[in-house]
Amino acid sequence: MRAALERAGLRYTAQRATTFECLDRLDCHPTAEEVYRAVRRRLPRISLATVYKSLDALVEAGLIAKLAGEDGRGRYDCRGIDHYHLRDTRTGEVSDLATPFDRDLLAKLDPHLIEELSRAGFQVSGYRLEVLGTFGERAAE
Amino acid sequence: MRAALERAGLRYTAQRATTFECLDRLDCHPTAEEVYRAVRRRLPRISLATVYKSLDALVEAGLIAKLAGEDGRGRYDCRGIDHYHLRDTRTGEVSDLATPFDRDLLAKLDPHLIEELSRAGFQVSGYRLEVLGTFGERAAE
DNA sequence: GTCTATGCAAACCCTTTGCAGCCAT
DNA sequence: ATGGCTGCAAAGGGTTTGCATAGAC
Repeated sequence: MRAALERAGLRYTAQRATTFECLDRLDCHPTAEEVYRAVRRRLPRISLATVYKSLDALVEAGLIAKLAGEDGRGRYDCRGIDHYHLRDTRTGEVSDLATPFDRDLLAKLDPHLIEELSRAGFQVSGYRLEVLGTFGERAAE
Repeated sequence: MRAALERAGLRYTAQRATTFECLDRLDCHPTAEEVYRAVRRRLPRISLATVYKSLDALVEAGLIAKLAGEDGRGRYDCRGIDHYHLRDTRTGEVSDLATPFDRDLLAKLDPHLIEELSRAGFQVSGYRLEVLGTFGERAAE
């Protein structure tokens, strides 16, 4: 854990390491508040501000990713490898899909898309796909 | 314009109509603040709260859509038909892609995905795809 | 020892709410 | 006439910031 932080150019602190670990173990995509609650079980004196600062540092270092919340709250993702998300449009909760990530999907949508965007001055760095819907709703029958 | 509101079951007011029209004419995906500035040119006495309420009503009625902002601010989309988005990860700005929307993309990623999710209790209502990157960066050469 | 990270509280920003008066129906 | 909408200002919720102290290197 220490090594991961240092490799990323971050100074090691218990707060950062624990924040990273907790995010890694929570299999969901928690809000900062939820990470805070998890971390506090191990570091009861940590402050919410420190969790925010640690998450920022981890995002900055590329170790985790931040997702835009439908509801204005950010959510954090441990970002092992690229993957698709499932978003419950009622609760804002996000989970991962097992479906393999297709690195060439944009090219399949339009073979010239990336090239055309580049010509327009837009440098493509990737894409994000979310499946939208709701849990717990009985399907219309 | 009046007809569009009434068809959607909304009472007609100058504030709602103007908000809708301004959003329609701004070709970007503005924040509430940006819509407010545009609307105020025509209705100088409108309040920001009313713009928020009008946007909410229009979203509720399905005439426009709200997008989660990377930066916590919501953005609004006039939602003619489904389409893909281009998001500048530095500025948070969002624009539309001309690429035709593929209604069956999820099935192409995994033919059983929707069925499997449904079995797991998740009712799929659609999906969202954003191309990520930055404007104004010279391509690495 | 130096320089960065932490913790606390206050500040911040976007968004929502409460309410009296106005306006569409 | 009446019920929903507006505008104002104040509250709300999530996130960020300033600063003194603690801790990593």
